[in-house]
Amino acid sequence: MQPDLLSRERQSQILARLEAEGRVIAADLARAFAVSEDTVRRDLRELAASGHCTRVYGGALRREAATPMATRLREAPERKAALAEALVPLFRPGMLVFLDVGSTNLAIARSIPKGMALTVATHTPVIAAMLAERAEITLILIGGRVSTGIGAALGGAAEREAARLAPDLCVLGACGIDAMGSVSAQDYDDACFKRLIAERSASVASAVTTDKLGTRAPFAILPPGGLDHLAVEADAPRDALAGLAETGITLLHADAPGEKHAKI
Amino acid sequence: MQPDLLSRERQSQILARLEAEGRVIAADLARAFAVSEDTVRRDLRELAASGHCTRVYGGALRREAATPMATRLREAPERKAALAEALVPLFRPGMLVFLDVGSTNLAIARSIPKGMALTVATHTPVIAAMLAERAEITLILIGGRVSTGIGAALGGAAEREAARLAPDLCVLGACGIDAMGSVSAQDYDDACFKRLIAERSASVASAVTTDKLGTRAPFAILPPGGLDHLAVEADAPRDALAGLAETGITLLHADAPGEKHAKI
DNA sequence: CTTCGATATGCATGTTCATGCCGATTCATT
DNA sequence: AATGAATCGGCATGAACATGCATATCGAAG
Repeated sequence: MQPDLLSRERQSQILARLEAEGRVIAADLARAFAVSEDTVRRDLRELAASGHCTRVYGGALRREAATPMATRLREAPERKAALAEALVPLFRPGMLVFLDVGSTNLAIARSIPKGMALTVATHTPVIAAMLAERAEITLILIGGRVSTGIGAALGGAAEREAARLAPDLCVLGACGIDAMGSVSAQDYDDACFKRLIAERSASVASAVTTDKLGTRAPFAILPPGGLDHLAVEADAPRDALAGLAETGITLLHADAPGEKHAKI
Repeated sequence: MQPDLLSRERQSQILARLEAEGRVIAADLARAFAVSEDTVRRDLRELAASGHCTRVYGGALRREAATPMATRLREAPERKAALAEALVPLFRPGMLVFLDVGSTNLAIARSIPKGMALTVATHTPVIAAMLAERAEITLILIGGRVSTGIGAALGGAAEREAARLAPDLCVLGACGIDAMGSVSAQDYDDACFKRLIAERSASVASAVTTDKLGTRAPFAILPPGGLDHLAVEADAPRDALAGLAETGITLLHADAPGEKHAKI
């Protein structure tokens, strides 16, 4: 069936406005197009689902091509902190741990217990900057061209450097993990790097927020069973975890983010 | 003024202010955005929870890492910002600029004009983390073992990587510059790295606060005449500069910093 | 022409969210 | 120690929201 021309037209005009002004307000759009706010909200929902904008309370904001980590960081800090705590038991003094890029991994870096003598390697400047404060941590920085969209050193140079490491533990920043337990990423170079470092690691862990469970991104990183440990949130649905358990993953359940301490 | 900003936008603008000025005051923000101070405090609380700023009584401060370097930056932020501005004219679009470690160099990175398309290389995670947010800047990260005391990648691995660069401009973080214009550093590895990258650069610049003028540190970096440009403060004593001028250095005089007292 | 299915839209519902206000507490300054 | 401002926690309110359902529109098949 033919798509309704009017609604398509409206959505493209919303996008045009978004492009021009950087933001739109649902109530304004409803008035401008003489439709109900519900319709506008539906439009915004579709546009957001297809990645054309970011929905916020009251309207929508233009989707920046490269979502800076500063923005991603703002999303669910307490959930990420809780997830991070769940991974702490995997750290043992003396280990070489690779921390992949990702806002959850920054939270993980933050939650490394004070005084634990780890060697940490990372290609993510923000994580390195945070860990450089910790005198007890030996920090290995992986260099290369820093991808603006991802926020970490990627590409040939970074991979050549990373190829010299054999980490005891690699903490992947996951973009998606499907029902079978295969891990995938949105960005090609990022996926290549993740694959490389995961293969070189004795053990691979990750932590995912519930919304990433059961999703799959374009570029595969690990096949089912490739992940040794996975931290999930307290509210993760059981049926999504059932398939994972069969692959031999050790599941680490985070506490509900309400109670625990929030340290800076 | 009506509070017609979406909350997400308001938080972004607060972050922008924080980035630009280094601190914000809750009461000012409440007036600027026409919301109650409670709302501003809530915003600051969220931003602080996600690690974007440090809350203080009365407002918030830009989050500086607790590295020795960032600690030093806190000592005279206005002076360093003024010094940084003095070096801006050296930057031209398309250049490859190496930013050495140092608190003043972080201020310099911050003062690179918005929209200027530079390629910046650095071995300093804090600087890299700051520049990774700038889409127009191509960022090259030099990896290696991060020295805790210095806050940058140093040693063999870092030097081998840096040896592949031929920067148009190198901005050295100086530890001391004596009356003849020879530059020196406190740390051996740091001095080695500085020497290497300076020799590979077409042009070498530095910025020093007045207290470093006429001092000498244990490890030599550059002989007299090795420095092409030097930014000095407005209150730098003339007699200290007299000897420098003879070596052929181009002196860049910073404006006097505003006389505001850092109240927070 | 009628009927069907698909889509778009509006309305009613219960829920979630952002905000402002209030009282109690903490903090910096005297 | 005393004081006033800043802060925190809870609460109330209205706006924005998601969801389910009913209606309207339109093209295609009968």
